[in-house]
Amino acid sequence: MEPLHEPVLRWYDAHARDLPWRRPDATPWAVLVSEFMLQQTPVARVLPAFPAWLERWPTPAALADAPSGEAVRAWGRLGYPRRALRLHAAATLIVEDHGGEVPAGYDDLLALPGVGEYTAAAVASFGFGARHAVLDTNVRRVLARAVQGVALPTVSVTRGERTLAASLVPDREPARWAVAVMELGAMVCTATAPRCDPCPIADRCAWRAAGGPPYDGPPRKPQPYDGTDRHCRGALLAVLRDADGPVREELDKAWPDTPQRTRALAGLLDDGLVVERAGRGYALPG
DNA sequence: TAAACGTGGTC
DNA sequence: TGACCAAGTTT
Repeated sequence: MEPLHEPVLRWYDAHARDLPWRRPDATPWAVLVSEFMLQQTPVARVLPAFPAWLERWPTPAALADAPSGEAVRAWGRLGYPRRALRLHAAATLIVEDHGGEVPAGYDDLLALPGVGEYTAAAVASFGFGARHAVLDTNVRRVLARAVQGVALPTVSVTRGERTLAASLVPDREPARWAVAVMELGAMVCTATAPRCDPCPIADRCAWRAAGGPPYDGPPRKPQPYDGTDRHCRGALLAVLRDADGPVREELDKAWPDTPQRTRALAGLLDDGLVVERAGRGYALPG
């Protein structure tokens, strides 16, 4: 039978989105920045933030030279602002340990703060054309359906998935396969209401062949937000991002519940997202 | 391993 | 309207 990658690559050739971090002139640094921004964040929200970031900090050295608080401020409302701090720390480490060049090796990438299994494989693959299994939520869903015949993958990556994903990587154009299967998951084999009609592998999809049975695994935990400490942290950080200098009363106003505000602020200080300015209030790190 | 960690769009 | 979801990592 025709290998799985062939119809997927043909589909990708015809339907790939023109995303800035996929262009031939995208540097490994640009790829790294895009991957940080895309962690748990939709493409549509990254699209405007990505070029603005690169224009300001076109190299790891440029970002490393800036205060970490400026990275947090520029991160804006992308969410999970610790990513900005980690990207800044990664840039610093790239300057210190790799001469200012994003390392090409998986292990060196994995050693960078904020870079896990997925991001290391993605940067090695998209930034350098290396051959890696790139297993993100999109790919996991495609494989769960097409190969395993179930509606959705398990909560965490299994050994079996890694083995399966590795077995599917072609020798020719491995990075193109990685981006193609991700794109298929993002645009066609979506989490809800998959569009099987245009799917290039619908005729060999195990899930479809089984009649599209619903997800039957353990219940997935919903993620509350309203009124949580996370919500409070977000509100406090929004004030700090918009402030020029140290603030105190603005924070009190932004979140009147004092015990929770105090707890959240302590967490932000602990994370290094906020610093205290001797007796004058709080600010982003200088 | 489970829980924490932002934010906003969608059906 | 509200629950679900989005190119994860860290502890």
